[in-house]
Amino acid sequence: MQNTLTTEQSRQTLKALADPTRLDVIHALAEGERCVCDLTADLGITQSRLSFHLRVLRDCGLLTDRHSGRWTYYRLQPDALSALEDWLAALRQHCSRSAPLCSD
Amino acid sequence: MQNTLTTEQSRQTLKALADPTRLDVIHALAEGERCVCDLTADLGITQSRLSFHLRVLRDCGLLTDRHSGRWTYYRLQPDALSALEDWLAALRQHCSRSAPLCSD
DNA sequence: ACAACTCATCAAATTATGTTGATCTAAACA
DNA sequence: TGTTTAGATCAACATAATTTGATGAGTTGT
Repeated sequence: MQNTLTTEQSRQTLKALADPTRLDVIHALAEGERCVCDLTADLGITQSRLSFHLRVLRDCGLLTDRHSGRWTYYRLQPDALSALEDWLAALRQHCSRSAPLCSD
Repeated sequence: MQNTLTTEQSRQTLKALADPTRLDVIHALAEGERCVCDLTADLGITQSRLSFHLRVLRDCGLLTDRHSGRWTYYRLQPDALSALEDWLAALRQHCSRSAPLCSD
């Protein structure tokens, strides 16, 4: 609610969500946080590839991480999704005041 | 409301919205439909470049077009935004059942 | 028929993203 | 200390998206 995304932030989040591997990551985290090695096993992709996508998701705020011992746990940040929903809703409202068609 | 997007459709729409030029197009159409030549002038970009982006936006359902004489008018399809909002909301709900943190 | 105009499409060049395999740092543990 | 493990980062390569300039198809008006 509080959270107003800039256009640039929204674009980054949209882009982050538009990738199939990253959507897989999000689904894999739906149950709760997981460490990178478990995610690597779950998704069956290489570690550096996963690390790349985790960074994209973290950079746009969709994930946060937590370090414990030698593990890094990633978890979802549903607020980031809410913020994007709000941004989208505002865009739609902005668009819905569409004027009548051009007369020709 | 009726409209349930597949993951693939949602991805295409997210990708379409993640581009600055295409957001400019959307804003330029907020007041109502416009022909391509007017949009070209408004946005100050080349015609073939605009045509490319219009196609991306039309292909994912965000725009529709209408032909009249030698002009083509494009207009927004706010339903496509609503559908994406619904998809996002469902994703968020799916994610919000996050379990407690891993105990370590 | 011819010329001017609107717009889509195409191929080539450019730029951005994603993937791979190797290397690096830090933590844990013998 | 030396070794193993987890994870990030880097450079090289591969792929996908965007831009440009040229061409083509349909429309209008002469």
